[in-house]
Amino acid sequence: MSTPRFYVTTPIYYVNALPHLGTFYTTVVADALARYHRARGHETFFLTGLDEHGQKIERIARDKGVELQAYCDGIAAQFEDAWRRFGVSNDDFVRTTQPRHEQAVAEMWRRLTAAGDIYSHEYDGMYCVGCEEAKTEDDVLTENGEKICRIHLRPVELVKEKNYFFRLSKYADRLVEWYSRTPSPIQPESRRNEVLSFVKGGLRDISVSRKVESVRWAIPVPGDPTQTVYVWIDALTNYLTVLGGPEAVAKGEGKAALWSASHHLIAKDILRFHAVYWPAMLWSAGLEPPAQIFCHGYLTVKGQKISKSMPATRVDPGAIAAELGVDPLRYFVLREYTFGGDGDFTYEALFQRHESDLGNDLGNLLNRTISMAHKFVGASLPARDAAGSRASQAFAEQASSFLQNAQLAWDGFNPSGALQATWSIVREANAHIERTKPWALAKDPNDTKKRDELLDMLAVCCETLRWAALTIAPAMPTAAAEILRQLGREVDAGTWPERWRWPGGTLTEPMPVFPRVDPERQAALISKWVPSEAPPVVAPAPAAKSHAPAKELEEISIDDFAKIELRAAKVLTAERVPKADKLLKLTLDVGTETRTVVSGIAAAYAPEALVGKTVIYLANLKPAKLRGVVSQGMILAAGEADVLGLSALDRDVPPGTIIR
RNA sequence: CGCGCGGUGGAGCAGCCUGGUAGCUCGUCGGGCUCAUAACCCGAAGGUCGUAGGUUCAAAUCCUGCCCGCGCAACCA
Repeated sequence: MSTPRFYVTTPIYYVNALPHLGTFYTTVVADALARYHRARGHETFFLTGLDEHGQKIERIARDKGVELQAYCDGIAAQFEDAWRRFGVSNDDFVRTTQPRHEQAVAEMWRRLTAAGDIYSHEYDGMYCVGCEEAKTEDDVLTENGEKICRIHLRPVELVKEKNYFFRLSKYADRLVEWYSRTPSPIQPESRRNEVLSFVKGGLRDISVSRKVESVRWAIPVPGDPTQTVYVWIDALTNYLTVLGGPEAVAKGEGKAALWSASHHLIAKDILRFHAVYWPAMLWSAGLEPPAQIFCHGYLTVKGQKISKSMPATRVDPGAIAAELGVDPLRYFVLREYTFGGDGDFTYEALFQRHESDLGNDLGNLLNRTISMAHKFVGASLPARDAAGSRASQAFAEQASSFLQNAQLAWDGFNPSGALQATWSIVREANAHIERTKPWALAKDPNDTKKRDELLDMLAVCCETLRWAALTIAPAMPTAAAEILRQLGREVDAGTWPERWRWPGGTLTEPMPVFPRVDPERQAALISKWVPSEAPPVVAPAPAAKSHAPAKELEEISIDDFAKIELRAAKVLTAERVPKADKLLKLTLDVGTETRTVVSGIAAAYAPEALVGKTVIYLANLKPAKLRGVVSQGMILAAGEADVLGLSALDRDVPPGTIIR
């Protein structure tokens, strides 16, 4: 029988941000699965990496005045360092700027071309002189049939644009057939239905290249120096790169054979690319689709989506791990959320899990077991079979069903279920101690029968703990090792339990593996971790942002400032704009006349609350049309993506007053 | 009629695909124990499974309508 294989991947993360709660979650799940399969003796490969190409990176590096590759190298080093600290055991780290990846992508391109699935297509593209960039439909507004650049609000030029396209449409039937396989290659089921209805709605060919002038920081299209490979082929191919590229995977020898056991872990934002584009591209290249795509939801923080402009939602796994330890945090995200769905993160739940599951149940079982051994029979606990007593036999049976549950859960991408299974036996062991009453048995040290019963119970507990350690090791490798160390069973580390029989060991001095955190300290830590909820009007210090490198501030002259005409304006009326959640249509008294201004503040302000307020108004802004309403100027508000507060004057001044 | 997800004892969730005693953790109340990280164990209370219909011998589970949350998309001058 050949060794089972298991190949698991995370998405490659974009280098415009550092690891955060979301990426931590996906990566830790992948890591736990990989560790589980390694322990089972499977040929395992775990991949994570970075997507380093694209216009956005070019812009960030330019704004920071850093050389492109140097910028990527810097972020890459931080990612690798973070993953080491979080105990992530990836076997490879792929970066799209690596030569091996560029080769793999070029190979992929040639294969798609050879299959006749890449064609060049000329169409009327749009170009904004102001941006010096090509525009897509998403980048422009349409006004009186004319396309207008959303940034510069000026008509775009129509230019002949040539791109390469991939014949995605050709693979629709094959995709539908693929989705209907059992077990479904797209997990969970609801996600399969989602992509199925998308594909049934009709597929259009996708553009897979860009003009080199618009995206320079990318892999060149083989044989056409005027074009670069666009994100799809570039990013998705990473999964093949580390196996030796498409050619090697096609042959399927050695490491490349892992492809048949490939599992992509993704979040729902990139489902379509993985479940639709990727299999089609693989077929075109003469390769098999991935074995399975497992899509999970988003984590919210206290019910709010994680957002740059909401400091309270910026959960920093590194800061938590620094205080609580990496393993408790890993345990929490793996246990708390059913993999696949959405989840909500709260610090309170984190501490609750830490105290009750880790401290009270598991940690305390270890602690009381070892203490009893020392106190009642000595540190050395010889090997012992389950045949010792009826109670321990019954325990052995429960243990085997628990192990089966844990295995089923890990095999089924259900870390939460697997951990639950372990806890069921841990709780059982705590109850077993209560039933056996070892403290009573120990009162007659010369009664051999009682002593035997005592040894039996201790063996049951130690074996439970040994099994618990081995089955939680995928989630908590460090804590598992520490439990084994205290049991004198370091030798078992990295294996998977098979036979229920305490193999004997010399117990160390008891030492809490998960020390309690008292409520005061919990509160202190939470307030330390939660970025201060400063009054929203006060701009948060840019330095505190971990998600995006701060832009260098460009200095302007007083003359530049003079171009900006700010005035006080009084809000006369305010109403919602139909079919737009965020927009309010305001009528302003600006002294000489009334003006209509559309503002994206509906989420933060009720229309009634604004009437009568005096606000600061940018008077000489070029009018623009938003959701069909012409906006003449804008009012100033605080906040980046979401509006946090409105500019207002601290005393009433007549409308039209100049602000300088 | 843009797309999607969810509504299960006080809280957070599982169960739903493959109908048939509603399960888990926390919390609450009562009791027990003392080996242990003021931990552990036992027992109890507490649920119209959002709502109205339908299918069925039988519905949390399948179907339809509606209500309420949420996410994506659009919108943020």
